[in-house]
Order: sequence, then C-alpha cells, then structure tokens
Amino acid sequence: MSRMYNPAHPGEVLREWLPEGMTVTEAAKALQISRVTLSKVLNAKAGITAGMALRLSAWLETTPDMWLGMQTQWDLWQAEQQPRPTIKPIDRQVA
Amino acid sequence: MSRMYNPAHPGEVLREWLPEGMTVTEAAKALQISRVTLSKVLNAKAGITAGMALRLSAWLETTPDMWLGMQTQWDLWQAEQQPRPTIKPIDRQVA
DNA sequence: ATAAGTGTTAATTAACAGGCTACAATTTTT
DNA sequence: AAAAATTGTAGCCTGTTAATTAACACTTAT
Repeated sequence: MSRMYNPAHPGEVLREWLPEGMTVTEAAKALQISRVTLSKVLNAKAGITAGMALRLSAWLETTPDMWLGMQTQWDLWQAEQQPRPTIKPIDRQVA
Repeated sequence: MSRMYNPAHPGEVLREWLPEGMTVTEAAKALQISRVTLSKVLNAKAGITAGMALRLSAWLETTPDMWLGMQTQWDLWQAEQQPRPTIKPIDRQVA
C-alpha cells in the first residue's frame, strides 16, 4: 500500500503541541532531555524513539503510540521512496 | 498507558507465517535478503525495519503497518521496562 | 560592554541493522 | 559408509543514527 502524501515528520507535529512562546530549552527541561536532542527532533534531524514517545506522552498527556505511529508512517513513506526489489507473493497452494 | 503483557517479538510472529517446512534459506531468497539477516529477525536478534516491513508485506500479502506496528509495540514494552524519569504533565492554563 | 541565555552545528560515544565469512550440524549424493 | 552439499547461527566489520557535551553565532539584560 502506498501513502499518497508525504506525512509530516513527528517533530513538525510536536511543534504545534508546544505552548506559544515556550522555548526549546524549557521544553527540553520538562522532558528531561538535552535541548540539542529536542532541537534535532523539531528540525527533523532525528526521529521519535520509544523512550522519547513515553516522555512526550507523559508530558503532553497523549498516548505514546500516537508519536511512535507518526514516526512509523514517516519511516514507511521514506522507505517507499527508495528503489525496491520486486517480490513475488508467496504461493500458499490454496487448494 | 502500560501494556499488561510482554508482546511477542515480530520475528516470533513471522515464524507462524512461514509455510510448514520452509527453510530460512528459501524464505530469505524470496525476500531477497541474506539468510543471516532473516535468521536474526526470527531469533529476535534484530527488529523489523521499514524496508523489512515492505518486503514482508509484499511477500505475505499483509500490510507493512502490521509488521511495523508489532515492532513498535515491542519497542514500547521494552522501553517501559526501563527505569523512567518522572515527568510532570504540562500545565496548559485551562481557564 | 559584559554577562547570561537561546538554538543549532560539530564531535564523540553507543547501539544496532545488514552483509560476508566461518563453522558445526544435518542432509543429500555418490 | 564416505564425501559433498546445505542449513542455521555466531563473529566480525561497516554504515547509520540517537544522544550527550562542547563550541558557536546571536539576542537580551545588566
């Protein structure tokens, strides 16, 4: 199945969840990670890891699956853009 | 949210999708990866990547999300077992 | 003008996917 | 039965990437 549109990077979505005017430094402190790490995520220079998803969900009161799911969709879309081998569906001897 | 039970590693699930008696070598050939790589996945020595999920879905006629979703759940459960920092939910000035 | 703070890049470390080689164990062939 | 081929996994190596700290350019406050 191919995704029609380039899904947003989770970091881009995360931006919208940060309160207007909150600095990267403040958010990083709340998440107990370095501001460098958060900056990279926000600028799509790094993805959402399971540990990061847990932190985000605790802080923003969402599910970790939401964040990891976004990352998954992004990873999948990226992989789909790469040249891929032709794989013949398995033959299961239906009858 | 905590997952009650240790989810199966995707490689464990993959085992059940392989036709009875099919060798790792044959399956790897169909997936166009090395038998070493497939062996590692089956033995939970490596996870499912986006590229792997695309191969599996093409071969087994499933969705890539199914495989990546399993990996996500597994990763999350692993991360939840680790010691985690206490993160206070953001205060959004509700009123 | 100095000092403190902000966001990003650079450099380093750790973890991990994937490949190839090697090897023990099994299976097949002769 | 002996030899040859095949199978699955462990070891080693490479490339990628998440995370940290240090360093940087830039802004704001004193």
